[in-house]
Amino acid sequence: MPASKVTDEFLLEKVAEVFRIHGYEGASIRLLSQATGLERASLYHRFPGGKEEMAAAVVARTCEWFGRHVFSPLQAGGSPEERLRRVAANLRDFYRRGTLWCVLDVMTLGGGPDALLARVRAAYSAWLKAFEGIAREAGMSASTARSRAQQALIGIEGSLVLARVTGDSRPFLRVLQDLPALLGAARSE
Amino acid sequence: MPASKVTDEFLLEKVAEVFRIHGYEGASIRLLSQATGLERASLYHRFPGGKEEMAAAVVARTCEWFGRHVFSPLQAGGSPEERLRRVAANLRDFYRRGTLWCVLDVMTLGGGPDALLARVRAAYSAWLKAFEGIAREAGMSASTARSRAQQALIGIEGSLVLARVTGDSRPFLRVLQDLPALLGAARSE
DNA sequence: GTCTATAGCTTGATAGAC
DNA sequence: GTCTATCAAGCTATAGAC
Repeated sequence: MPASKVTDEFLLEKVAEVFRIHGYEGASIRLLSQATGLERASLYHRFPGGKEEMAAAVVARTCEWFGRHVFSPLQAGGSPEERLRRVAANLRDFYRRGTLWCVLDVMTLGGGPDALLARVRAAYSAWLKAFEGIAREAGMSASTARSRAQQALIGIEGSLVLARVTGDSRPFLRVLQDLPALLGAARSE
Repeated sequence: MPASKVTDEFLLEKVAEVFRIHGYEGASIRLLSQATGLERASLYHRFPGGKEEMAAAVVARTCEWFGRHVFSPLQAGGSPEERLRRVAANLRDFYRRGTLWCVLDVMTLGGGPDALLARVRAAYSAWLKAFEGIAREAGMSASTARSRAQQALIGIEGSLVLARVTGDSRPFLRVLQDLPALLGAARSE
């Protein structure tokens, strides 16, 4: 096959960036073209399904990242708290210390295709389940584990919203710091 | 002045609804026209500043609501916990038990005018400060009060995101239920 | 695989009749 | 105060040269 002007990885990175900032509806093909350095028609060559396929690819890429940097480490060796510290560090890098917004959050506003919402919904479910699993492993009851997992996700998403609006990302860093204790240490509920 | 086809209140209500669902960029004039029942040109008559003025009006209306149903009750009579219970009930109604999304969250994606972001930023600051104030009054240290206020906002925004994506609004209701204890009772940090 | 050119529709916004 | 009609610019998407 002929040489590509930009690698798949670079392309997806830039596309994700635009979706993350503008949401599905706000991410126009022109904006995506400018961000990637590819003309609009070339973008359609790489993503024949157009905007919807680009968004799907971004979600798939995010899911893949979570598999490798969240779900896998949670099932690796070491104590639950050790594993959670590693995951927290990964999440901190992924969201660039709170300066990036959550693409899964931002893509689910109205106006997007239903299939996209379904994919994101599934991703959140998997995330929640992974957090729940580690909490169970740390010795919590089923209901406590579920509640803590929700708390963890709420903390991450909420602090990212706060960071976006107020410009202060310290609460996000604190949420991550508290993650090992929240999910990895069975305390009184 | 001649009779209006729709009242200011109805108009703002419908406009807010569209912005809440689609964000600033996704809320098109046509969509706003359909939602309000007014033709596009009539919308420009009511809001000469166009889309930007509509969004500003929505934010102003939200701020007004917060003044009346959050800030005021927090400074009214009764113990901090009693006041917080009242505020939590108001917030539960405002977000329709977690089925509505936060317009302040949704409007701050990229693509919106800077002035809008500034207004929302100010609104969040006021909200944070109000929560901080009641926590101080409940006997917490300055730093604890600030941290708890952030936690409260994170919980509300995060659980609304979770409700939007997963469709489960129970975590939101639980966050509100925990609000009086979080901000109104000085415990060990 | 990328490009220029273009199609057809939607966008935000305005002019002017009633 | 609301409407129909209209504008230029933007949109998603496609056709076809290189």
